[in-house]
Amino acid sequence: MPEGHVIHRYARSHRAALGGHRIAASSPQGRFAVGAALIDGRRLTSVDAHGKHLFYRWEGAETLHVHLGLYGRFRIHRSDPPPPTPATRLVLSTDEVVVYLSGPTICEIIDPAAEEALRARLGPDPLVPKRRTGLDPAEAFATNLSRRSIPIGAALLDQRVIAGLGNIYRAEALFLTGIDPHLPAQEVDQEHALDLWRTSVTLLRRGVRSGRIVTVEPLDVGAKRRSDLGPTERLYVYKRYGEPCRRCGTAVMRADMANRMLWWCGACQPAGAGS
DNA sequence: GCTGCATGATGAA
DNA sequence: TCATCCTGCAGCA
Repeated sequence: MPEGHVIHRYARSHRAALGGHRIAASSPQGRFAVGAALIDGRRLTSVDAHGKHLFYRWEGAETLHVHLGLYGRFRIHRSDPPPPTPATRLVLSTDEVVVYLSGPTICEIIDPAAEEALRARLGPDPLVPKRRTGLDPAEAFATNLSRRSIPIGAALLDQRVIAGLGNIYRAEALFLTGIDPHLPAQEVDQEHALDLWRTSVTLLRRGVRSGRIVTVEPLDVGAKRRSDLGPTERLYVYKRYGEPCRRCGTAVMRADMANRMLWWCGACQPAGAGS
């Protein structure tokens, strides 16, 4: 279930478990055997994430770049690890911890130029602190929007515009900011663009903290605390086609946008809202 | 047990 | 716009 918050959680947990250690690396599946050999026995110096991309740096080797795509996942075992399945692309282990990676879209060793090119085409990540990026990320996001004629609902999935949002966050962020998903990105006004950025920061940070995506304000479902919400109460519109909007009761709408299904409330996000 | 879908992204047509 | 990569699992029989 990898949207940006999951990737940053992996970065944090791998940094804590593997950082500073010499790592044994292998590829039971075989597809990454050559790459694993390049980092096998090296010391891992840092792990960081940008959007949905993970970067692992080593002493004496180039960077390991991982992108989970839709299916990829890590499993971490601190004791009695089960043997890796034949599909395990990569194993990273110390004496105490074993990390298994399966199903990634990308698992590769990249040189500094390739990494630079990759990072250059990623938009600002709401989870990356401002000081590390130089220019103000909220402004960069607003500028990116102003240069796109595609609907805002498509722009939020474009990782060059903003890095880290996936299909759930796009639907929920647009609902929370009351923006019509069909509005061309360049027509989103400054106020709504900044609101979208701030909302993304809030939602993603909460996701990193809790490990799951919860966007609902507790009062909207008659609960006291966010942690009390049941599994079917955590989102406003995602996958809720035809069900009543939690704010106004209007049936939630649904349409394909940018190859992915999008849900929204036609009353809380009326045509043209956000401009 | 089987089918089809999924929180992603790319490359061909 | 579509097909494809690749894995896990919900939903159904």
